[in-house]
Amino acid sequence: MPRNSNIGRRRSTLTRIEIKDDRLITFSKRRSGIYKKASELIALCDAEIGILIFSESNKPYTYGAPDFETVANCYLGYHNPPSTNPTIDNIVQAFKKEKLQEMYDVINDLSSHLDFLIKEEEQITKIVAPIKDQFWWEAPLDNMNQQEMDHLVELMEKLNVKANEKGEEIASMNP
Amino acid sequence: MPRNSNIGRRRSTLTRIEIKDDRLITFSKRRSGIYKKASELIALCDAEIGILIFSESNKPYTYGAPDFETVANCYLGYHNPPSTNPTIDNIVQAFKKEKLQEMYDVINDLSSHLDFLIKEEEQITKIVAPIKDQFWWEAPLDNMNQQEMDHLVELMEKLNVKANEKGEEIASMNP
DNA sequence: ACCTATTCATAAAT
DNA sequence: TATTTATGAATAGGT
Repeated sequence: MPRNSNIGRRRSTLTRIEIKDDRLITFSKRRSGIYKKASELIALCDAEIGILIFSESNKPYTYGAPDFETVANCYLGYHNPPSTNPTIDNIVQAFKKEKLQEMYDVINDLSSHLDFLIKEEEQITKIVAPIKDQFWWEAPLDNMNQQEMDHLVELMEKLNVKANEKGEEIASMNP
Repeated sequence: MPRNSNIGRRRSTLTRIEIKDDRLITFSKRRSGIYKKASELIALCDAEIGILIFSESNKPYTYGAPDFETVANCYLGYHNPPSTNPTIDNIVQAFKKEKLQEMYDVINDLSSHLDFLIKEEEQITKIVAPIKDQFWWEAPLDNMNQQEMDHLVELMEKLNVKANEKGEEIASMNP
């Protein structure tokens, strides 16, 4: 039953809450509040939202509704990119759904994958960056310095060995 | 001066607003409201927030405070990944800052880059997926089917030709 | 966790 | 499109 002694809402300053316990409680309450606002925007206005929050201790919190996949698909529908290369497009199509799901998993669980993704991206972007309108195996490779080149050749040699080994193995299984 | 005839706030149902004009107005107002809530959470609780919203017409809106770079850096500091390969790490380091900036640009301007990023990712992930704990050029390649393999070999051959051409060219420049 | 006085957000009107 | 205001909702401080 109601009592009469609660002081109730009072904050007006928008400065940092210095008392840590209060700050953490407020973080938790307001984070929930923002999620609720997000869900209402979705329900009322046909919107899609993804939210990423880091607490003061850098713990990540995400909100996606219905989920990040929907948000990303929404984007893809919006952008509707033209296909630049039909050959690669066929391959891309075969993996798109699966790959997208991986990306969403990554987004929804940043803690476990982002650094690895960055490393992958660094490898591929280094090759691709100068020729964004082509595909990377058509790269002129003109912007690489020797050290980069040496490294790339080394990588390619290693992979090529692996690839050929595997190719022969598969070939022998499919006469 | 105040008049007495405004009806004021009344919504309680959380169902879609069917009247389009009302829906768009509410979207705009509530989007601003969420941004404000986000900025308050940041000011009060030392948090960082990134928000991505799609309107019903799939127009993307982003909020990042101070900006997405800060949010991402916050994450990177949190995860603090162990180095698994010192050789690659040197190369990675050289490009990390630049690459990160690219990623932030991508995040902050999803409209222009996400699809391309996905295509890159599809290429690299196809190779990397089975061996996330190794690096891709050390891949056993055991999980590829023949079609995948054929394509990979083809790519590698093309790139290898390019790489060797470039390698020779550089070598001739550095006797 | 729950409670409520109070401030804040906003739906409808202008 | 910006402003107003009555009212519904969120929440700060207390229990």
